[in-house]
Amino acid sequence: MEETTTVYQEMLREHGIRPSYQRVRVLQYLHEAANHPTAEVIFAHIAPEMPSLSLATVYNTLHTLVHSGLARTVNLHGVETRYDASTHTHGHFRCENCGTIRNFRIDIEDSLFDELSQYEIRQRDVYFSGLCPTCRTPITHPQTQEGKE
Amino acid sequence: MEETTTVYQEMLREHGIRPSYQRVRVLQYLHEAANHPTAEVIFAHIAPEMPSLSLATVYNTLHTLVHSGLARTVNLHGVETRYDASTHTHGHFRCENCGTIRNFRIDIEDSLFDELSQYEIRQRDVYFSGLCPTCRTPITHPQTQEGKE
DNA sequence: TTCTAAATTTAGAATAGTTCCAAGAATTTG
DNA sequence: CAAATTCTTGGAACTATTCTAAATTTAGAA
Repeated sequence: MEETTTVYQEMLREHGIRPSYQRVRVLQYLHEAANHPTAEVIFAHIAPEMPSLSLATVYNTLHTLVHSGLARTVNLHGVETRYDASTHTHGHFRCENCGTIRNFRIDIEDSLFDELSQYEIRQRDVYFSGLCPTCRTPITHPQTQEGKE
Repeated sequence: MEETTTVYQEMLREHGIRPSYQRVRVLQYLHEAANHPTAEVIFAHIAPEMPSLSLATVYNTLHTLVHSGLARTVNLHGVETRYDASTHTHGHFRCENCGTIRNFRIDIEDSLFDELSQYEIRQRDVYFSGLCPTCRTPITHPQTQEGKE
């Protein structure tokens, strides 16, 4: 436990961020829970260990992480912002039925976008949505409902 | 004027939507203003012609349009949702500096995403961001400020 | 045309996610 | 250790959107 924490402390230091307990725990949760959590979810999970934690701190920390490149935002649905510790370029697929979000590999060369040759592309967000394999064939109905509108 | 309106009435009818005055005007504005407006912006522009218009109606209409495939949402920034009358697949580039949004052509074959072979992809959203040609070379400073954080 | 039922619009209240703010706590610097 | 800076906290404030219930409009039948 101690050791793993140190990894995140290091990460933060390397990016010039003071590794406060709160920040370490947020970053750690973001890495261990690969489910693209919202700020609320992160708060709910780590708050028990640190009773004085404020939701504002979680937001502050997430902003700091995003600015430093230690995390990225995922805006798949128009509603709440989600966060992802995978900083390399990849796509996000969201199932319309169960709401699950899945990362997928994506290698698109810039040459494909000749229209943007004069632009400086700093970030690429690729969001697909539709049906995941489970929800595609509705034999059983394992829908988590979360993604209903 | 009369004639153009009829085009949108037809569009709505073809999609099984009753072409009320409000709906026609929203759809028309969405087509004529190619700047990915927000619901508020649409409201602000067409409200003068129809004093009783409610913002809720604009939202209702936009939902109807999106559900029927006559419009799409654009979620580039985590904040407000924008709307686009271009329904074919294309990318959106947002300048971090001036906030301008630009559509760009994009043809990516599904074969690129072998990981998603079992998935049913219904919608593709490709959002890039960075600097537009104007903001890239800061000789003059034509920043609209809108995109600052 | 008048009546009726269904669809649409409306205004304002309610909600949800996020940001702001001012005060207090912790940490670093001199 | 004192001072300055940085970070955290709780709650208020804000903003985009949705909800709700009432009013209006519409299409079609009588």
